[in-house]
Amino acid sequence: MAKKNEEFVAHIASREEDFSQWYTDVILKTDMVDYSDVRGCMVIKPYGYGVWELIQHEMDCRFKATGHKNAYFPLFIPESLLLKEAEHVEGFAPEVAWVTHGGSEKLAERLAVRPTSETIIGSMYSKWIQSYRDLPVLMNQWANVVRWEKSTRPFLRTSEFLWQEGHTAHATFEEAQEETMRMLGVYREFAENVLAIPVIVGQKSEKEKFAGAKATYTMEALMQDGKALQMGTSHNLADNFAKGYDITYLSKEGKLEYCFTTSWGTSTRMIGGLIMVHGDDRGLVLPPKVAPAQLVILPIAMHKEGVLEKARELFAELCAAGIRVEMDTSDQTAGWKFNQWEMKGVPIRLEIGPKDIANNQVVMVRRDSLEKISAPMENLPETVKRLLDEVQQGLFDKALNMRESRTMDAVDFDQFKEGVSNGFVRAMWCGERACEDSIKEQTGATTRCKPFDQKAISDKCVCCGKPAKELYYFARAY
RNA sequence: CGGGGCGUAGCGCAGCUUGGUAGCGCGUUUGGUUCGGGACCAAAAGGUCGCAGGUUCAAAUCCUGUCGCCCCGACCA
Repeated sequence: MAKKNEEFVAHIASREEDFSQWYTDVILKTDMVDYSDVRGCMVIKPYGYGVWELIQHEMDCRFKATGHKNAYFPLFIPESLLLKEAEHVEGFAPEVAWVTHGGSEKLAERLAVRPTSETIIGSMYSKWIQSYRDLPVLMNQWANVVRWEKSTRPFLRTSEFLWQEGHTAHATFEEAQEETMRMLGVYREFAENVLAIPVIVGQKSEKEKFAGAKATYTMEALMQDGKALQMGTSHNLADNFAKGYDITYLSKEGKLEYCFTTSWGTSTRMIGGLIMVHGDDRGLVLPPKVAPAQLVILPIAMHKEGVLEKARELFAELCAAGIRVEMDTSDQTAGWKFNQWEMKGVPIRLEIGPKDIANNQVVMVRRDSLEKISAPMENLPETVKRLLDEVQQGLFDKALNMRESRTMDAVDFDQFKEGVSNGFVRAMWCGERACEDSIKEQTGATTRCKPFDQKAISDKCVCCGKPAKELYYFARAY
């Protein structure tokens, strides 16, 4: 007799009871990652990397469409180069890893393992940019970076992580600002349409902004445990780095001017976000657009005549239609496979057995709703594509719903405290660092961003009661 | 960096208090019966007990150090 599904589910911690444990169980048991022996560094296994590859592909298409080209810059940054932008160095110094030896020789100048590449890219831009005709420079790099964090969690904060960092140079502040906002828009569209994660976009406070930036903009998502996750940032660096790295051009008028630069980045952290936004007690739930397998075919009673043949036929037909399909012909019972593939988050499961063949139909089950659907074998690829779109949209709607139900306005501190224990809080803030620090100390919540769609819900700061004009999002964050 | 927990077969764990032949469940392999929500029988393989020192006739077990992981806090572009 088959084990009850409830018993199986108990193998993964309940996400209501212990979200952290649930998260760890899911990523390990679905074969996304493994822990390595290197402090704070994870191994991304093929299933997890498959998600990353799809993210890369979708983002690259968007970067190309906005005129950017990919390039690659060195992993090592000479110390002297890193030191040229003071605020930047101060922000990153505590978490830089250093190379001090080459072979057995001690290096004359130690090398930083890049924590981000503004410095080395800035030094190259300085060589490449001479004239207004060379502008704008629009590049992106897919790379790994290292930040020696004090505490780490797979995907969310690791010592080494994979990311994309865009770096652009422009003639004017306004152009740089336009680029900064354009790429934030690309991120937002990507998060919502590809990852099915609704995000709040806005500007970071002075305290939370990137070291060395004039302004940092962010997209923030809410996880199912009510904590916020920064999913991507876009920085207007103004002429700060241009001055540090001597990035200048000769204008039409023949004057030597500093460039205005931007940078923007997203990382493998987004995968952690995906998991924490969409997952349920049965494991992962992947949006079809980033699911390494969009549909898994499970032949039922494989030994019966014709089953495997028919399953292979469907497999070929769906593959040919451009759907990412897996077929599980392993020697396991059907129930075991159902649970296994559910845990892995495959959007659609397709069952094909003797009864279906007799009826010229298949049975499909949606991962998001667990709804069982019988469908004729004719035009199966079209049916599947429609279903995948529905799942994609369904996940976004569900996530939006979750976020809305965990977002509230607060006009006094009691409301505020209650709100941040549950999710996002919108509140007025005077803008003083003292209030920001006090809120962090008392509630654990930080400013997430000043949203672009502002409204005055009160005229007083939620913390100190002094006049306040700006609405901010607050939350406890990863 | 502070407080707590952990490290024993691929995975999950017991054994440690009180030192004396390395254990259990799941998985794996082989054969057979099964197959629409985690099947069953039989046989088999699999381990320098995280690492390094120390105490001892003898260490998974006691002591010291170290590395890594988890939770909480601090820190965190």
